[in-house]
Amino acid sequence: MKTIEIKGAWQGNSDCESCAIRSSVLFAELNEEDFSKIHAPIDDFSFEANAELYAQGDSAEYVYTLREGYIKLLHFNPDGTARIVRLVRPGDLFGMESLLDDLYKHSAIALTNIHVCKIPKKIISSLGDESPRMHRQIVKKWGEALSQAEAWFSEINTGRIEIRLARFFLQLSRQSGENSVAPLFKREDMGLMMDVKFETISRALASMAEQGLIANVSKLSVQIPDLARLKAFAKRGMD
Amino acid sequence: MKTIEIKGAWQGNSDCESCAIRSSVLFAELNEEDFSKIHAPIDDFSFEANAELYAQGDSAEYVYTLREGYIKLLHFNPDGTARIVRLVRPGDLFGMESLLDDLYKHSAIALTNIHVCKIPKKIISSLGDESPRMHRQIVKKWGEALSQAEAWFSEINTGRIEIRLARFFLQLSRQSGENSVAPLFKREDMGLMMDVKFETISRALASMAEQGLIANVSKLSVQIPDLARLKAFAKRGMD
DNA sequence: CGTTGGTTTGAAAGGACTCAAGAGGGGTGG
DNA sequence: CCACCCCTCTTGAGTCCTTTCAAACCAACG
Repeated sequence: MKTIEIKGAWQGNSDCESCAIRSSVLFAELNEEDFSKIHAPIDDFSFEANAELYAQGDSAEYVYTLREGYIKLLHFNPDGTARIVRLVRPGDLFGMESLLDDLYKHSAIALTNIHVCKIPKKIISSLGDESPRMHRQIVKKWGEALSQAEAWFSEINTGRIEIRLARFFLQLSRQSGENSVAPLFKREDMGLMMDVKFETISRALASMAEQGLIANVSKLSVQIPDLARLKAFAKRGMD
Repeated sequence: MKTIEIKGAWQGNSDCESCAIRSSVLFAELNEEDFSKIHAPIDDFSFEANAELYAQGDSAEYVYTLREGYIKLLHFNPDGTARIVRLVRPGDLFGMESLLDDLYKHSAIALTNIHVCKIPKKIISSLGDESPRMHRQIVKKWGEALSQAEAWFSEINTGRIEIRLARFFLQLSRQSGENSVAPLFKREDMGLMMDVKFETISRALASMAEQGLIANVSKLSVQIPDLARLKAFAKRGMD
């Protein structure tokens, strides 16, 4: 297990007030007055795939918003094994531990090339004291993170792998032209999400393709020819 | 799967200001002035084991604090299977979804006889607007819940079952007179926590007892003769 | 064109599941 | 107070799924 050191590229300060995805993120409920209270700079960074934004145990100074790409949150067990505890998607907030503790509780590693906003925690705490709107938004985001983690945990980790994979695809699928597409990640990573070895993921994908549940399996994505059929499969398996 | 209807017994209104476990729960940081703003009643309830406090999908009107006993939070998957996503322990807050959504995201069922405080959500929101301390405490509790859920997820669901059980015991063990003791729950429930069938739990317990890692396995608890040895086992397995 | 990192595939071994039967404990009614 | 029932836990044997260890494959890259 080697540590990869990749520096993020600084992309300039963010203009949060006119941010395109602002409505879905942390500052959604802020008004002009609130923005005027932001003094510390909020940086806009991009990282390459495999870059580690922070490691479990690092001193936590920033909260992040993911603008583009995917990030895995890795929790390391005492024995050195690890699990992916959350898959961060665009619009999600992560690293919120910084707001109440000094240490990150998990590592954050880019699965793809990403774009993030890096928000110093002191902005939040100072703003928070004056702006109930801000606090409300944080509580809300936090709650969403918890719900997502629980649902993820429950649905992606129960039953035979083919079923877990099916649910995984359903959660991540989006319309793309004619048909639905779901992203794939390194087999190793997918194994860490679902608690199986990467070979098992590979075999399950092959088997599902053979059954026609998915098509065009590549390194990065699958097509879903028939969403309804996959949904049925996710429920009952293939009787 | 049958639904059990057990009414909670009302134990009177809570006197939060002089609550014995107040320091560890929601109102920890409130001062006298804050308390004077609480008008709606906070009820003190007790429930028997197996009572369902609320069900996934129910309209969420209360936040709860667990004073005594254990509670399981169950997430139901679309296909009807379920997983225990969190084990609530004394001092923990649960049902926080009520603060931001209308529906509970999981069911809460008593594993033992319990004692809870039932806090109407409007108290929180009204208090929260005026008291940053309150908000801070909520954020903190929420963060703890998320961290706990992630750690739980990762450590209790990775590796061979005997190892999962070992980690489970280490998390829940407490000193009791001479030696350490960890609680056990119905094998079925333990299976839902660790994603195995109840027979597998039973077998794993037997095997661990045979290896001397645990002793005096009963329905409700195990003794841990040698914490250090169990800890070593949780890391490396039994080479 | 040989390396390299990641993916696929194969065969054998191991762990968990299923189905099934039996044991233990607590509660109820005779 | 004992017999009986029900619920839960334990244990066994065979099957199924996942892991392990290995080898082959593939695409990207220097």
